[in-house]
Amino acid sequence: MDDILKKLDSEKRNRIINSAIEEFSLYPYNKASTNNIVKKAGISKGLLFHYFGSKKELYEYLCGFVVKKLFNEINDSLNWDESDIFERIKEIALAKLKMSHTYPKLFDFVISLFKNESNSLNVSDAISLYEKYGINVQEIFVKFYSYNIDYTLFKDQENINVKIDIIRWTLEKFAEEKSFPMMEANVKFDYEKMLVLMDDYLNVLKKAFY
Amino acid sequence: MDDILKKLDSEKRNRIINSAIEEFSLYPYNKASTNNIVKKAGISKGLLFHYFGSKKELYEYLCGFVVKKLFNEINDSLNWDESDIFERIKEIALAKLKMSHTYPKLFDFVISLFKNESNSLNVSDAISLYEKYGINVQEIFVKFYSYNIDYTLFKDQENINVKIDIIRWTLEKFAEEKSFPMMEANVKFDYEKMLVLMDDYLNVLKKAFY
DNA sequence: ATTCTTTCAGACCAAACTGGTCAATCTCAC
DNA sequence: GTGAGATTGACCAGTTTGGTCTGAAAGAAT
Repeated sequence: MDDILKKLDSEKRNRIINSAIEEFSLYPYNKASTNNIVKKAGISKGLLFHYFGSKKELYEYLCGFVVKKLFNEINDSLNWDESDIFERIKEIALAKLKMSHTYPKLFDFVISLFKNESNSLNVSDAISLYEKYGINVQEIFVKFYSYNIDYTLFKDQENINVKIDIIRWTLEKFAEEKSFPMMEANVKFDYEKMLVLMDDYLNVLKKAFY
Repeated sequence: MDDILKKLDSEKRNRIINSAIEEFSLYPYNKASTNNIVKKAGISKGLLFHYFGSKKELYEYLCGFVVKKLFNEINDSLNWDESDIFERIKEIALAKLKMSHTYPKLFDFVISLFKNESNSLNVSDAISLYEKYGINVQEIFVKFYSYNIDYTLFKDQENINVKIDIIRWTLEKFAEEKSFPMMEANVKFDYEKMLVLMDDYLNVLKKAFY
């Protein structure tokens, strides 16, 4: 299927992908509508099925695309020499933000993949799909958050995992509550302002833990 | 409509309500199916429409019920003499947990009300609905998190709001990531164990901020 | 035992929507 | 113009939708 997809104009392909990602992140597999997808993408019904064959194939293509994109993007944009966990987590948060600028709903979709065990294709299908693409999610997450990190920077070695959870959660909730509203308002969105706001939170935690 | 609802056997009414809450928290208004609701509740189609008239009326009843229930429950279970923000936030988290034991999906539903602007009934409808029930969400939240709270307990008065966000977010993420899995596993779920785990996080933050 | 009333079931309905097809167009290099 | 590939959208049969309605069941009262 990939070969025939190559021929598709890339701008149009991205339109379809984004539309499909949005639909599938909004609704579980069997409630997601191919009619909505083509409508949102501004293409005809026939075109979608010409390139993707069936709803299921589209969904599976999307899973692969999305997971590869997410992990590669983060993986490439991280500075692996950085040993400060605060900087690492900040870089991860920024990479997510940057990506959600070109693929707005990509992250929502990935999250929905891990949540809706019941309504997406069944779990074992999903997992073997990740295996098919050679991606071990668990392992990659551990790498993101711990590779080359210097834990001796913490002033107190007790409960390190608790502290890391707190830092990670703070950044995640910050992204949810504070930055998403900003992103919807204006298309070109203000990284600088975002960073300043984010640093308020990081500095408080740094002062507390380092 | 309330008068006719009174006549309905309360056990059966709760079955219907829980079933409807689950369906509406799983899917936005127009994808939620009354067929699923009656199936899950183990009643006939006719009964649902006999008591609730239409899908829309059911949905609106549910909104009122859920919001009232949520805020009243938290409101009543809080110790308003408590001036320690950590204790306050902990009490709120516990009240939520306790409630989701009798109305498992109630909280999910409330959250979906605030998220899915696009697909539930439109926002202004929803807001006027809260106004209809005499509930100002914003105001109540402020009260929950700040009434009678003693901010001088913080060792450093700077960035207090940032710190409160961090405490609140930590408890919320804790509930998402750590306690929901526990609750699904066994019906009777272990408050004691939950508290001990939760205290790990609270103590780290307390040591940092107080 | 009979009648009356209320509670409930589920077959039924038209309308909308589903994933998918396909003959007909449209586009564009030659 | 001609041929080939890209694209359309009316169309299909099947399912699902919110909602209705007839009448069975269950009491209650006589």
